Amino acid sequence: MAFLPIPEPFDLDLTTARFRVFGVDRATVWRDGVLHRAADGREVRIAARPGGVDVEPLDDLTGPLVRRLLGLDFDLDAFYARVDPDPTLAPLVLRFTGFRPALVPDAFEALVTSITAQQVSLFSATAVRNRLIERFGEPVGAAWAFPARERLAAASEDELVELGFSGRKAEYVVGLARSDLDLDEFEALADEEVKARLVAQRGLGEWTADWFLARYLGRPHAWPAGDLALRKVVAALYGDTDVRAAGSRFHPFENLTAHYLLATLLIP
DNA sequence: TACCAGGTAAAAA
DNA sequence: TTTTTACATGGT
Repeated sequence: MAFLPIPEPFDLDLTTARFRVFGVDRATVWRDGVLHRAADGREVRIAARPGGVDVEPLDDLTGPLVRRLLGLDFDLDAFYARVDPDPTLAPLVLRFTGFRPALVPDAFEALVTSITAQQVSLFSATAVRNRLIERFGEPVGAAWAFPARERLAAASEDELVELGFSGRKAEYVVGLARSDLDLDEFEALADEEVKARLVAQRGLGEWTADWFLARYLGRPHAWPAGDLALRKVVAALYGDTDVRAAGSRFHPFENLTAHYLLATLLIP
């Protein structure tokens, strides 16, 4: 069991809340204080320990995975310093101190997950996505490896419809898997170029592209202005403001701000 | 039973 | 060009 130090503040419970509150995520399983995740056929287990986390196994492959899962590359200190004067955000920072937004480890998984979440509640999306994972993924310990792109490229739309996908979403997922979109090239592209390429793909709209920037690429300025839940929180806390324009108010920490605002809905 | 839920594309106006 | 509609499931 290897120890991975994490600078304070860090709160594993807050960071992993999203893997529990809408039902168990079969690809990222939180059970009895341990986070389970498949990594290239092996199971990685992460548990809280003062000053950091215990990780088993910890190596060149799982280290970067853990960094993403625990949002370790966000600059929390700078964010907290920046929002300190904001009378609305300051209480949220106190309430959620140590919350680091978890990044989705895999680009294809991020996009398919977003497609399942389009328009429906996240409870519904989680249920349908879990059936996809158990139908086309592989069990690895307590978690499942998310279905490989090649596996879904070989699937039929009807097979996804049987799992509860709409005909439209089945078409989106299979079409994405079979597309020539190179998901590895996005890391090097600017935000707007990433959005342009994603939106050009059928089934991926601006909302999906924004969340890809926020939760896969971890871009600081990502701001999913079209997100229904974010709109609700912004309206409740800031009044009838233009949500897209509201994002600039939080520059350069739009992504972290969005996550802290949404945390008010996720975490009691 | 209805209605809503962290959208998208295509039809209709 | 802008507005309306279909979509399938899960929770309340």
